[in-house]
Amino acid sequence: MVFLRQLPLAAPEPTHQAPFARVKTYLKKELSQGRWPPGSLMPSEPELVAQFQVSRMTVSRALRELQAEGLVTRLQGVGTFAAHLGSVSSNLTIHDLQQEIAARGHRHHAVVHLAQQEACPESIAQTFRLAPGTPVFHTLLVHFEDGVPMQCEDRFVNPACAPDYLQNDFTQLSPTYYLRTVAPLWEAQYSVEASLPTAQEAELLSIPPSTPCLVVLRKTANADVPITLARQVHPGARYQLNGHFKP
Amino acid sequence: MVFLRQLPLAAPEPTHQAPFARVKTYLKKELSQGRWPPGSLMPSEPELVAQFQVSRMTVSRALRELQAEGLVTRLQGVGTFAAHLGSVSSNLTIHDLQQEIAARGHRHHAVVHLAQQEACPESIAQTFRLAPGTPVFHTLLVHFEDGVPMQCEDRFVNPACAPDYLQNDFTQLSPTYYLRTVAPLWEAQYSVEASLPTAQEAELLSIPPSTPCLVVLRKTANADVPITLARQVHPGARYQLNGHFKP
DNA sequence: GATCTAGACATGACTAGTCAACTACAGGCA
DNA sequence: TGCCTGTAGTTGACTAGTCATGTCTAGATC
Repeated sequence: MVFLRQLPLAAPEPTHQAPFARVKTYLKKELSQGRWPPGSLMPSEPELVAQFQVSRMTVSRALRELQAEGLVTRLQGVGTFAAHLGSVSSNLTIHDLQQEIAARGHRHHAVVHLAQQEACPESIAQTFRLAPGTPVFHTLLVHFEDGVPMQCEDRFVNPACAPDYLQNDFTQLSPTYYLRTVAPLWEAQYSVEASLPTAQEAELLSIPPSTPCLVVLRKTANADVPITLARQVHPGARYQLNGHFKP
Repeated sequence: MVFLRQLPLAAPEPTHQAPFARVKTYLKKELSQGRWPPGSLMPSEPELVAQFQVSRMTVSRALRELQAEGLVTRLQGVGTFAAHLGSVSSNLTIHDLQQEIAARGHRHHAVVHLAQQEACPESIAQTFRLAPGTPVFHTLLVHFEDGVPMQCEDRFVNPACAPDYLQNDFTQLSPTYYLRTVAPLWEAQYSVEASLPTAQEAELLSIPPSTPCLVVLRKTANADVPITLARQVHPGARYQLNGHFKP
């Protein structure tokens, strides 16, 4: 009995994959070899059913997942087409800095330079769609990795979404982490650019004002209610965004 | 007859969505309201079957898609759990610059400063896993948007994957576009950082050498065969990476 | 008390068939 | 010629059930 349980470990043949996966890998392989040029008609569901001797649900699932991955385009009543891969977007992962530091096995701490309620400046009011002068929370933190300043985070928070925001101890708990507990799902817009730090940022990060920095602007909303607007400045030499894309 | 066809246009009730979509939106909504804290057990498939009066396949599809979106974690034999959203990655889209310029309705052209075969430098050989000295293709282009230099692209290409690479007219056809026709599916690794341009890059981009630049390093492979290694340098003030994340 | 085992329960995958919605095309009709 | 219509082909969604696989636990056994 016991050794029977071990058999699958001895022979976990990768060839023995689920039928829907077999269809998927077949189509992926043929697509990667250019069998169906972008935009051309691919085999219909009934054809694949006949070819693989599986039910249409199985073929349908394989094709639906390929569509979700952006590899094919499907049109009801017409057919399945090889996708134009021109607009395939790449996944660039932006992790929470604190978690990233922890993943490297390093020590994180933060210094709070500002944590207060203030009247909403004109520029923020626009993107928040609030009246200028409305009270908002404003924090200015510097995050350190093993004592080295890695990020200067200037953040405005909508009090309506996180009334207890200022009560947090940001030296331990990152704003991102807290905000996630308040609104677990959100919609975010990012922009990443290279620019010089402001004089204040350069001082807080202990870098010369001429150091190029990676600036991430992040605007977060939950069901059309703006939550937070953050400007995160990283010294260029000390930080990288890493991404990976696999079709 | 005709007006019957128009009826759906008159009442395209969003409430009348497919059953699997109803289950999905229900779970999404409850998740966004924190009904199931991250890591906690969510309703099982049979429970949702009873609640929505649909078949298990339908519930299963809804949950599988939520899992693909990273909103839930499923464990065979155990159950479905609300995901820890800590490591959710954001979608930062990196478009092909040429297409991006076209999308803005602007004019693109490129200047070729280098397009030759040369012996593989030591540094490239490592990431390409080729012997140093093996011939590789090397191109150095500058892309312009309405006459303004936007990107300096230094690229090495594996001749085994694209023997005709150097025959292309890169002033019209971007290397990315051509490489896609050669190997339509690929795997890519990116890294984005801010740094100063080299003296040559500064000159090619007509910017002072002290201008912070956004540097994208991209390594592309097709089924473990390295295809290309590119360094794309953008003047910080003229370029932004934009991303959008929606769970 | 430690170990084994059977059952309960959960997800994973699939089948065979149905109904619906949509598109394209050929053939009929004015 | 131009318009209408029916039909074939395609995807979209679903049902009700089956079998497989994995986890956990309560109870039996040693």
